[in-house]
Amino acid sequence: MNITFPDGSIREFSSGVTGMEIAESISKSLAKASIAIRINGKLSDLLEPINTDASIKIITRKDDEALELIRHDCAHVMAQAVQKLFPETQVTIGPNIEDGFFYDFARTEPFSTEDIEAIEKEMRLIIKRGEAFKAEIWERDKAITYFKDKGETYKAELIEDLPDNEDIKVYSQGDWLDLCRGPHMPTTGHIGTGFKLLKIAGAYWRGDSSKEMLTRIYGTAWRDDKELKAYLMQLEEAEKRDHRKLGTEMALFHFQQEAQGSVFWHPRGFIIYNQMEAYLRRRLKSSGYNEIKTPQLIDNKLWEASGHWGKYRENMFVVPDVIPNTDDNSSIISEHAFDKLMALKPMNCPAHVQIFKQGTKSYRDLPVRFAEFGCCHRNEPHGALHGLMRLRQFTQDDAHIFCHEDQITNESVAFCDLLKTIYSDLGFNDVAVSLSLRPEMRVGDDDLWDKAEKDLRDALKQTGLKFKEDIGEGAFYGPKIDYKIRDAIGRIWQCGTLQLDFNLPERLDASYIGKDGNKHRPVLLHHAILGSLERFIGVMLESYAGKLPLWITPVQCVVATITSSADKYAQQVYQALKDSGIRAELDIRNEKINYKVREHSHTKVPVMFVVGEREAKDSTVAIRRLGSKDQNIESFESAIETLAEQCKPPY
RNA sequence: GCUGCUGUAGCUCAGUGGUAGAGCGCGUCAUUGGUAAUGACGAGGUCGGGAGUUCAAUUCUCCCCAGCAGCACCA
Repeated sequence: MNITFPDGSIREFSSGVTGMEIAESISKSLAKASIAIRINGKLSDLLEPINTDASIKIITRKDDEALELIRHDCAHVMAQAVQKLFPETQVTIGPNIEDGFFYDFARTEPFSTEDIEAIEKEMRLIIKRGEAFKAEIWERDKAITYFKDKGETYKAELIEDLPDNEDIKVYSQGDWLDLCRGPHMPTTGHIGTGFKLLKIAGAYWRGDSSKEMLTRIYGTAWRDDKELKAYLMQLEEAEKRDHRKLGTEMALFHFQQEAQGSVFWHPRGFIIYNQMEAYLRRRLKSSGYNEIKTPQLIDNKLWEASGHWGKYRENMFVVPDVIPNTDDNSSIISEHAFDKLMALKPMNCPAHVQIFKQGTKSYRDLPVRFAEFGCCHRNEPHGALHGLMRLRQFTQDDAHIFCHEDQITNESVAFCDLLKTIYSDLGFNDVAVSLSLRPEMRVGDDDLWDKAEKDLRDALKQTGLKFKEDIGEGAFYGPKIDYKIRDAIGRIWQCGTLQLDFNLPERLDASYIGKDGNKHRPVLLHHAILGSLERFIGVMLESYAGKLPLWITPVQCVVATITSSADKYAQQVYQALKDSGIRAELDIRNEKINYKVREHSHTKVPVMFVVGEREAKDSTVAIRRLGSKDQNIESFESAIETLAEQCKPPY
């Protein structure tokens, strides 16, 4: 039997040889270092017998796969520890995730923080014992009976649902065992000490909110303590740039319970907001969009016609169209309140169609491009709210293109280019793009979908954007392209989107007169680039750790005095800054320069002009940039000129 | 919405069955200084809301609200 090694060399072994034996045949040290084996590309146990010719790769701790194995073994050890300490607990599933693992347990009592510490301690004991992982294939019925007898109903359910052709594999470590596909490292001792349990949370059985809630324990695991420490440090760093924290520190915005899910923008924060909006407005205008503004509160009839009432109602704020009762002794709204309902708009599309529908449109008018900074309200579940990232009131940079089918590709290419330009202006060049294709439930015939999907795919190819395709993820009304950005804490945020819609023009009866003199349905392209202005600002804050690009930053320059004798000169410099269009502030407080520098550094002011008697005498400023220890002395005119240039928006 | 944790001064947090404390911030005064905290003094709290247990509740119990983490959701 021939075994092919990664370097291409081939050696003969007798049938049934294991990875461990192969490793031993090479060197003792390799055997010691090896933790798993790839057999014909498939990651397997070192003790897995190899019965036919195969190409193999011995995996050691240094390989990328090691983390995967360490984490998964760690999950098993955690489950063992939990059942040792809390025998009444059922185990369910425990997969790897990015940077770690979790395991879901079923028990009546939740785990406490102290429990977690105890579990971790127990895990270290198990690892110290270095028990061997042993795989066995069980009869399906035996496995089901075994787990049912043990009271492990979740495991039994999992086995029952495994496909018939799949082996039921069970791994044991010491006196504990678990259903598992594997592979595992040779012993629990191979996990090492670089792991930590992080948090407890609830999670639904099989990810289904109608099923029972289990207790999930999250952990992280690394090759060694050093890697673990680095990861924990990184978590701490990410926490520091949480946009909610920065928002308070930089005096940008706040939230309060009377308006949960909506932002109170403070003066400084609203400068950011306005800069972003103004920039986008310029970009959209020169790309041929006409800006519009549509109503917040719209009669239910339109939402019924658009289909939102049927498909989106649970996310809408519904308002009765009655005058509230002013008599304190009776109910605030009358029994007729529900005769006529209105709703705050959760989306702008139906309103845009209304504007399109005014008057008669000719094919010559197409494409019609509308853009709106549309303020939307969505009745999000309380648990979903998250700072600026998930709000109940937010502003979409929403646009709709009404066009002919032949214009879809061109319009899509133009959009992709615009989006790329804007993202790049804002400092995001790493964008994950996905093309979502037809779902099972859909409107429109297959020919139309074929064409629509091809149009979007062609557009993406033309713009050279890398993308993946998600089958079945499209909206019921058409395929879509999603653009996602990763924030500092590693969360992925969907920002931009381009959606083809065959449905809404039909539902709302939008039409244009074609060359043939007959009415035709336009195709509707929905799109957003930032998605939500608020969310994008949140992503920006985290991504830049608060140190926003100069043109967006609320206070671009602070003029700070060293002594009060420079006050008059500082006033002049400050005035000159303002005259140059720079957002400046003057700090002539009776404080030491150390104090002023520290304070403005904390609020992330990018540039300080420090002036004392020397500068006043020479008409200079001492320029101090955020994060730099150095200072440059420069004449104040040229300093302002340079700064004004640097403060210019990218467009 | 579900599970868990948390809620004390503007902010960050300590603390207790006998109605509260620190640091920062804020105010006043002194200080005029050279690039990430000058000093002193002072003001500031119905301890998230409601109910219960108790002679007495910020502390214990229950309910509600909000925040946080995760899950579910996210046209």
